[in-house]
Amino acid sequence: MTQPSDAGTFRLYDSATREIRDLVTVVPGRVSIYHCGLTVQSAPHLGHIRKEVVFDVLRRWLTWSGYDVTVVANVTDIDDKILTKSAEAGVPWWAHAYRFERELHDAYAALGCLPPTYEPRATGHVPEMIELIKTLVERGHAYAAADGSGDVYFDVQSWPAYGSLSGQRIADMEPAEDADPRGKRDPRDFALWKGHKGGEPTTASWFTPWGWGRPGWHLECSAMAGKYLGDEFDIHGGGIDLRFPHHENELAQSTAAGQRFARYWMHNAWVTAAGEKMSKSLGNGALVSEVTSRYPARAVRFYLLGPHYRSAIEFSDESLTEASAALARIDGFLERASALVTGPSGEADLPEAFVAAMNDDLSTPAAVAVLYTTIRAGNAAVDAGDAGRVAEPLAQVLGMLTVLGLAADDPIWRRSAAPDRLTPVVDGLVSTVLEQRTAARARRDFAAADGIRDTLTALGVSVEDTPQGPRWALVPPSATPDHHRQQSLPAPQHKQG
RNA sequence: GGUGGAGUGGCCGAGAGGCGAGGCAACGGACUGCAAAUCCGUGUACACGGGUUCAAAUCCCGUCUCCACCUCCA
Repeated sequence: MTQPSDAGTFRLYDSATREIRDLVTVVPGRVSIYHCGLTVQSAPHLGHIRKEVVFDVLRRWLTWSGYDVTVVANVTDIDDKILTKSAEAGVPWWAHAYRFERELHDAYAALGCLPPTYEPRATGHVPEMIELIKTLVERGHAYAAADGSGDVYFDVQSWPAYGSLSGQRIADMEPAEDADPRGKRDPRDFALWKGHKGGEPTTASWFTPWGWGRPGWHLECSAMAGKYLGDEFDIHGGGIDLRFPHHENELAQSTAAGQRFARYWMHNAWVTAAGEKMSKSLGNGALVSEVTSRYPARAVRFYLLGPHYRSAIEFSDESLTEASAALARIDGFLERASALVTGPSGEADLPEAFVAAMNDDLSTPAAVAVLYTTIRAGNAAVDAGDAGRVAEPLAQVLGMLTVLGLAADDPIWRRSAAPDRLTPVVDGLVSTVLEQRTAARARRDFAAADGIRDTLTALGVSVEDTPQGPRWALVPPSATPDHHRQQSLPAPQHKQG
């Protein structure tokens, strides 16, 4: 394998400075990454999981490059919406949170994302949050609400750097009109801690020097990042919408408390539907569970890695179908190449262009282009029956797929390998039928042979004749049947939240 | 009002001053009994109007359209 020193320097776009910068880590040879996990209030959609896929590839790439990578992704398991929705559903807030935390984990695994090194829950870090608030109060950057609500606010005017991450000036910001300015010194001050309100479950409340209450969203991440990654860490990530206010606020809290915090900020773009951001409140989110029920999960991951992480991806069945077909082509090459190359394929250096692409701000589109180029060269060698020239591209393709988290034999894709009694039956039946077809072809009875092939095609089984005999496969899913199915359903009722 | 981002060939999607990333689709060819798969070949694209330059999709000015953030949001 190529050594890290040969792999070039990883460069990434830092959304704080708005420029591409060489990655220089706090500790040489190690990378620490914190990305904001989800608020577990409802089922994850494709937009949510894109972030997981992006950071999973980042992690795999840096690991391949020789770094010791630590990834922390929090779970926000207490917030306004969790309380509201659980109350509506008539279940305890923590039951609601656990349920969707499990769904989130299922979605991670379904799309081939390795679990974070640490995945702290907000509710498990109240003492750390209290300490952080104390520090901020002592330093004059936070204050308890004047109205006795139990809220504690960050004083944005006390921190001149506030707004630096998102490039905004406090004076130009639209203050939140609806938020009751009651205890605030400035309408733009944000809550570090939220005082307990009548009607909220007592279990969603913790005792602090400022009374009973619960964590403010922004504070959680500062507390957890500090606990697991220390005073300064390398990359802080999340969706672009978190840049303001969430990350701005995190940065203010942590730096005002005396930490150095993140060296680089990395934000991924949306998955859009009909040109608009997928969101729970718009009701236009394609749920991960729904999409993976219609397309192979690896194809969904491949689709999400097609565009660069800072570009929006438009959700469409056409693109997912295309990704499914593309993956079938990749797998087809692997299958034919593996059949030709005997013995262990060994490890090959990744193509230089692939390494360069990945080092260039995780340019998966360029990396995928190299993948295709390698496959084309490999296929040409397969056609020529030149096993000697097949071995290298085969190993390279396997290596690239591994880095992208798309290798079919990655254990992460094997989670539902329940023994299936039908599989050997189908294998046997298709093989038997194909033997009859081979016999028909041998006696030049092409009508019979083609009849068999047509029957299989109608059943969704494709047949390919190769020098080694017929190969068959299930036809990848097509968008068409689902369109028809969906159009036959009544128009969806849009629930405005 | 403030702050960002985007408009690329039939479609998706990179690139960001100079030889047309890549994929899908289409067409031609090779291969095949025919197909499929695969390989080879075929494209004079960069919202609009100006400007800078020997050279602009890429830089500058202006215009239009779209999206996002400033309130919970990956």
